[in-house]
This record gives sequence, C-alpha cells and structure tokens, in this order.
Amino acid sequence: MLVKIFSKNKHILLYGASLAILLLLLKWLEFRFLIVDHAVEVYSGAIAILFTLLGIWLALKLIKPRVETVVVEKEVYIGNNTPFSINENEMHKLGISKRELEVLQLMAAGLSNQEIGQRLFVSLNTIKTHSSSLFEKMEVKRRTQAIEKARKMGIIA
Amino acid sequence: MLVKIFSKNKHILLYGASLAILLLLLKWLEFRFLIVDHAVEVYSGAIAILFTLLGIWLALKLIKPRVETVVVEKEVYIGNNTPFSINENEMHKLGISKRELEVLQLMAAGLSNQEIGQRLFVSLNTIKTHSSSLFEKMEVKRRTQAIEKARKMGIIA
DNA sequence: AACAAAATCACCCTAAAGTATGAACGCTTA
DNA sequence: TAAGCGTTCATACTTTAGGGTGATTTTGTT
Repeated sequence: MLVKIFSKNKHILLYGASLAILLLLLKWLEFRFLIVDHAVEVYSGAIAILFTLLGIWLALKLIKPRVETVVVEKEVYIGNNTPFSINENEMHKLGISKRELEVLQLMAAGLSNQEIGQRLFVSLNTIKTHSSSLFEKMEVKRRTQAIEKARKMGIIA
Repeated sequence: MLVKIFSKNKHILLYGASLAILLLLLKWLEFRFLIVDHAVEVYSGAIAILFTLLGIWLALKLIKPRVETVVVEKEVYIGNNTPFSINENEMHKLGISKRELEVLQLMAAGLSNQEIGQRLFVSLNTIKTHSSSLFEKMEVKRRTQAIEKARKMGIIA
C-alpha cells in the first residue's frame, strides 16, 4: 500500500524531497559562510534557475504527452460492383482462407486446376484439396457454381 | 526579420522579461521594506514556487505536441455507365447461335451439362455438342474460360 | 513450448467435361 | 432442289474435375 502510494506520486515526493534538501543546504551555507553584500541577487537567481529547471523537469515527467491528431481525407474510388467491405466480411463468415481465395480467383479467371497449380507453384493435388474444401465451405458442388456464388457475394471481382 | 525572431523565441523572451521584472520587483521590495529576520527562507520558498511554476508553464509551451496522422478513407462511388447493349453485336460477330447462348448462360449460372440438358429438354450429348462448338467459336478451351470471356464481352449478365 | 489452423502432397476412385466423328431432321436460300 | 446452317442425338475415347482418406510441414496464437 505504502509502496503503491510512493510509486504513484514518486515525482511529487522527489520534488518535495529535493526542495527540502536544497533549503537545508542553503540554511547550512548561510551559517557556514557570511553571505557577502549584494549576494541576495545571486542567491535569488540561483534559486530561480534551479527551480525553473526543476519545474521543467517536473512538467516533462508528470504531464502526459500531448497528441495532436491530424485527419487527412483520402479519396478512394470504388467500382459499383465491388464494395470490398462485404468481401472480408463474407469471406470470414464462410471461413475461406487466403490460399483458397487465390484458387477461387484463378478459377474464375478460367484456369484449370493444373494451370492454377503451376501459377501458385504447388501440385495439382494441392489445388484439388483447396478447391474441395472451398466448395464445402461455399456449399456448392462445382467450380462454376462457386464462381457464380462468389460473384454474387462480392468476394471476387 | 526581427518579428520573426521574436515570434520564434517568444517564450524564451517572455521568460527572460518576467525574470527581470521579478528581480526588479524584489530589489524594489528590498529597498521599500526591511526584511524581517528569518525572511530568507520565506523569500527563497516564494522564489522557488514561482519559478517552478514558471518552469512548468515554459515546458508546456515549448514542448511540441506529437503529431498523429489519421488517414480517413472517403469513399467515392463511381456510377455505372455501361448500358449492357453490346450483347447482340458481339454475339453475331462470333457467330453464336441462340441455343448456344442459352447453354452459355446456364453454364454461367453454374449448371452441369446434365442439368442444362434437363432444363432445355435435350440430351446430355446435345449439350456437349453445343458447348464444344461454342468453345470453338469463342476460342476457349473450358467452360470457365467461356464464362469469363463472355462476361468481359458483355454477352451475359 | 504447446496447440490449432492452414498449407502441402499423395493415392485411389468416380463423375463430369471435353474431343472426335458420324448422322438424322428441319428450315432457309441461292 | 441442293447446299448450308442449326439442332438434335449417338458412340467412343481422353482429359479434367471432384470426393475421400491420410499424412507431413508450416505458421500463427496463446
């Protein structure tokens, strides 16, 4: 509990402590040496500088950094048939992975499984696996159905 | 030029000015009143507090706020100005018959050759013949390619 | 590090798609 | 009327697509 209070207000406590120490130091100096004439100005200046620095340090430590938010408007042109927001949404709803989407897109482009495999540098069997799981997720039976459904859902161009 | 320098370092200049004024004020007070015994501590404390506050104020004014740039995408929708009328033109250019177009449309809808045959009340072999001649006319090898090409040419929805 | 999901590949089998060829029928047109 | 075209259908064959199962590796997440 005590530790928590200390840690939360450590800056203030440190400030108080240093202030006390400095005052004691000055008191001690007052007794130790005779303050020469016109030393008050020097004394005051020293205190002023010291505590100004302390104040600056305090402010830097205690005050949360100010954040200025600059809003920049960027115009994004969107084709009428590709809202793109439904894209990710619908995709995740069906649980379609990135790779499966790639396969789907190449299917829609008219490529055979063999060609898709060559394009993606994987084997024909891999494409078959991807397409199978894709059809299952999309609840279709053929690639042409998958293409049609994907178009209607807006997950492909 | 002078104005520019002032505006750039106005905080520092203000600080200097206020420091000078305060020292003058203290000097004046020193002459005006007799400082009572043990007033040095009070005096020091006052200076300390004052200049600490000054330091804090300075820090707040001088610290440059962190600039955070937030890009807000503004969607600009582009109206569709393709009236879908290239249909007949492109179709006759390739010599595609009515029946072949029907088959093509049902293909694009995701139907199998068997299903297309049932839909059009003809046999599977007939659909195969139609699709074969269709592919030849469209210069494609697969139904998916035919669908894609037909879409780009605008002969199907 | 442990775990789940994704990605990869293989094998076997069936279904569908596509190619080639031939043929019959109706309709239009030179 | 014969030639051409579209439509229909058949058989035989090859290629591609798709289903099912099992396995390993990579990757991301906790």
